[in-house]
Amino acid sequence: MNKTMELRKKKTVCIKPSTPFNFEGTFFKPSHFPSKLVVCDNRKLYQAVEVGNKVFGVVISEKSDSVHSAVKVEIFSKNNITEKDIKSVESEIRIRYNLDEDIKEFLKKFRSDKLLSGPVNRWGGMRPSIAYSLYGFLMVTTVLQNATVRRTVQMMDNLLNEFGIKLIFANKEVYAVWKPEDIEKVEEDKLRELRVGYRAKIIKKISHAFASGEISENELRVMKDKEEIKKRLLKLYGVGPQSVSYILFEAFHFYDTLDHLSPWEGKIVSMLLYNKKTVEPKRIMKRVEKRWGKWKMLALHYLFEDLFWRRKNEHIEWLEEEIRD
DNA sequence: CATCAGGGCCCTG
DNA sequence: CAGGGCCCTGAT
Repeated sequence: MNKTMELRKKKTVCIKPSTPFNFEGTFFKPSHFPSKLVVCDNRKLYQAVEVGNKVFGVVISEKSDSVHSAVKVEIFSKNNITEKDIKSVESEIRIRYNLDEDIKEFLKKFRSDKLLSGPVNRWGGMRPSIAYSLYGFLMVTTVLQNATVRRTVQMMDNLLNEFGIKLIFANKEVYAVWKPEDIEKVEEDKLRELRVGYRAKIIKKISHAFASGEISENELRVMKDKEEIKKRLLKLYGVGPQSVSYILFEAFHFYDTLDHLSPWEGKIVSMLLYNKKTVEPKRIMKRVEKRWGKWKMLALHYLFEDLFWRRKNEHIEWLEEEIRD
């Protein structure tokens, strides 16, 4: 069942993001969950990019002279890579990693904010981003449901081993997510054998929605109305407020997306804002709204990512208690 | 050994 | 709108 592809053809393209730009903060998100979909090694990122019905492997790295920071993308494919392929891979990466956004106003406005000045200094130019397609992201949010990180990883691995496409390029192995049509008709019991539990039904239904064209990422991308996108996403079986808020922020880049705080996020924000673990979400939300307004989720993102980066180097006692894996 | 909650969501009343 | 149930696992 497992498909493997060796990608031997290669082309390189260089992308100039809008400024200011922070490579590390944009491409490496320590708060995102680890999987075989994205491999990081030595300041390079390896992943699959699906466009149309083609699958490419890419190696993303920073290419900087002393003034400008640019993004180098090495594209790998089984077949010859055309100019059109290069364009579409570049465009896909620009969108997923939010490389054309202008967040100067945010950075300027809050560079002296007591809580944000540190993160803005260290990470100014970092963008909210997501490595996956919308469909891939939905598969991730599905396995995140009601599970610890460890179990989430296990479920994702099981699914990828059975249905994913193993890509071999640049001396690395990463997986591409299966296509919706490859999985929508699989027996529910077969999915359950992969220990995904009740999520089997969700995976099938979401896959059907994509395979049938009921929902399409490109259609949503050109819609600028957040509420409309939200409505369409919520129609999907197994997609609720939590998944939608992740998606609206990370995949569609709406910086004011904060309709509710999940418990684990609530505890962390509570600690950052009040230095107390148990402030009620309602109060936190009000304070966040007042302080950062339409930038509130982006502000929280800067705080979170900064915190998770710090966690890599120093032990933060109260944080360890909140993160289980 | 049993019980429980976990980085939600659906469904019912 | 509140609350039970859902799959499965590791923690207790």
